[in-house]
Parts: sequence; C-alpha cells; structure tokens
Amino acid sequence: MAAGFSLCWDYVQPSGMATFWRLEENKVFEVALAKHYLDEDRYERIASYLPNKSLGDVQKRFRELEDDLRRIDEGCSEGASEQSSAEPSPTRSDENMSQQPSKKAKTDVPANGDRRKGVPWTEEEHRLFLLGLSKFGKGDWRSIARNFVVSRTPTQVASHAQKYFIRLNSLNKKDKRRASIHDITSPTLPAHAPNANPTTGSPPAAPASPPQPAAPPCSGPAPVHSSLPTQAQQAAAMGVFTSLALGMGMSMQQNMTPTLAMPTAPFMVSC
DNA sequence: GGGGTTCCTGACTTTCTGTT
DNA sequence: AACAGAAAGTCAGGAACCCC
Repeated sequence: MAAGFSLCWDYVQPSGMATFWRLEENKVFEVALAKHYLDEDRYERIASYLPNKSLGDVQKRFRELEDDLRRIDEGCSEGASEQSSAEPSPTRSDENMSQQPSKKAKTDVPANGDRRKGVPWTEEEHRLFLLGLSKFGKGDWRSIARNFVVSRTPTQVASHAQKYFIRLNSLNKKDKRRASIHDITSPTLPAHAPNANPTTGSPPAAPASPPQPAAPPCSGPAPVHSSLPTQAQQAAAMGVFTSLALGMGMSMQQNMTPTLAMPTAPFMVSC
C-alpha cells in the first residue's frame, strides 16, 4: 500500500540517459509551471526554481508534457486513458460510480442519511483547472480531469466549472463579495505568493506546502470519504507531471509510485 | 467583545437533455 | 442503450452582520 513508498521516482529518458527528478523537484516544476505557464520565458523562470536542473532539462520536460497532451488530443494516449479506466483511483469515486451499469446507481450516501463531506478545492487544483480550461476549453471536463486536475472526477470538474462561471458572471453585479477561490481567473500565481520568490530566483523551500491558516479537514485521520483527501491533494500536486509520466507509458506502480507522505497542504486563497 | 442570526459559498447530488 | 454534459437543487460550513 502506501507505506514505504520511495521518496522520489526516476524518470528514464527514451535515450537511455536517466534524469533524476526528485519528488521535491517535480513539485517545484509543477508549481512553477502553473505559475509561469503563460509566460514567454517560462523555461528560464521554471529553471530558476530548479538549481539542479538545466534550462534544457526544463525545456525537454515541458516539451514532453506538451507532446503528451498532443497525443491525448489525438486520442492515442494509451497510458493516461488506461490508467484512469483500468485502474480506478480511490479518489475517483464519482467516476467509478458513473461507470456502473446503471446511471441510477446512486451515490454512496450512507444509510444514516449523512451526506458526504465535500473536499474543498485547493488553489492548486483550481489553477490546474484553469490550465486545463485553457488547454481543452469549456466543456471538455473529462480531459481536464484526466490530464490536469487528476484528483477530481469529470463530474466534480464540471460542477466546479459551473460554479466558477456563475461566479464569473456575477462579478460585476455585486461589489461586496466574500473572497472566493473562483476569483482566481488566471492559472498564474500572484506575485506575492508566499511560496514564490521571483526576484531572487531561489527555489521555494516547500513549493507545494505554502502556509495555510487553517488545517484542512484531511489533515487528521483519513475520513471515510471516498475521495481520500490526502491522496487527492497529492494527486493534485502531481497533476501535470503525472499526466506527463503516464502519457509516456510509465507505470505508476513500477516506476513512479508516489509517496503518500506528502507533507503538503492545499493552497489557500490569499485575498 | 460576545453571541446569535443571516447570507453566501462551495461540494455534491439529481435530473434532464443531447450525442454516440 | 450508454455515456457525457448542463442545469437546478440540497446541504454544510463559514463569513458578515446585527444586537445586546
């Protein structure tokens, strides 16, 4: 199971040369990618967070990610689709449900009538959602869920998008509103993000673990909730890279079993 | 300042509709 | 028929507000 997972995974390039991306580096890469995805000098910016990686490493990794997404677009990404269908993640309760014979297969509402407690979207998940939105466009929630917000089901992504656009449309209608994660309309991180240091270029100490004012509900023992927030958050933190790795035919179990000891906490909206 | 109430937000479910 | 997305609704939690 989860215990004993390696702290990093090794990505062996097709050429045979092994480029070692430690888990922390992967996190840095992902966070930096989310922040600088739209920047023209994104490679330099991302590389500035990764002192042990060359510009070429970052460029190569990014191209591989794009290639993967392109293959997905063309419908020939075996790895990703296989992973999501043949090996249902425990975080994909809703998707699993939707694959049951009948649409009427109701949710796992406990017999005692308690509703499942929703797992709040992290800022990172939302940014990945925005990235996916820019990549696949509105409506392709399945692709966004599979390739960007891997910790969420298409249904969850669609629901999130629904509320997001409602929020977007109502922005001009009311001036005094509570801060919301849906106020974030760009996948890039704010300049004052506590985990970013664009001026010094020094990598953040814990890019995926920014300060968080309140402990998330998942910080304690894992609830019965089928989304298993800890894994979900980890999956969110791994989103882009996981997509890349799976698209390249890597086996999650063989080559990149991720640690479940990710000490991260979800982003919080800094308003 | 403290407590209670109201309102808003977000996660999720259900149902309907369109597509394959 | 099965699947996927859209729309509408439910519910819980929390922030904002009001009154004392």
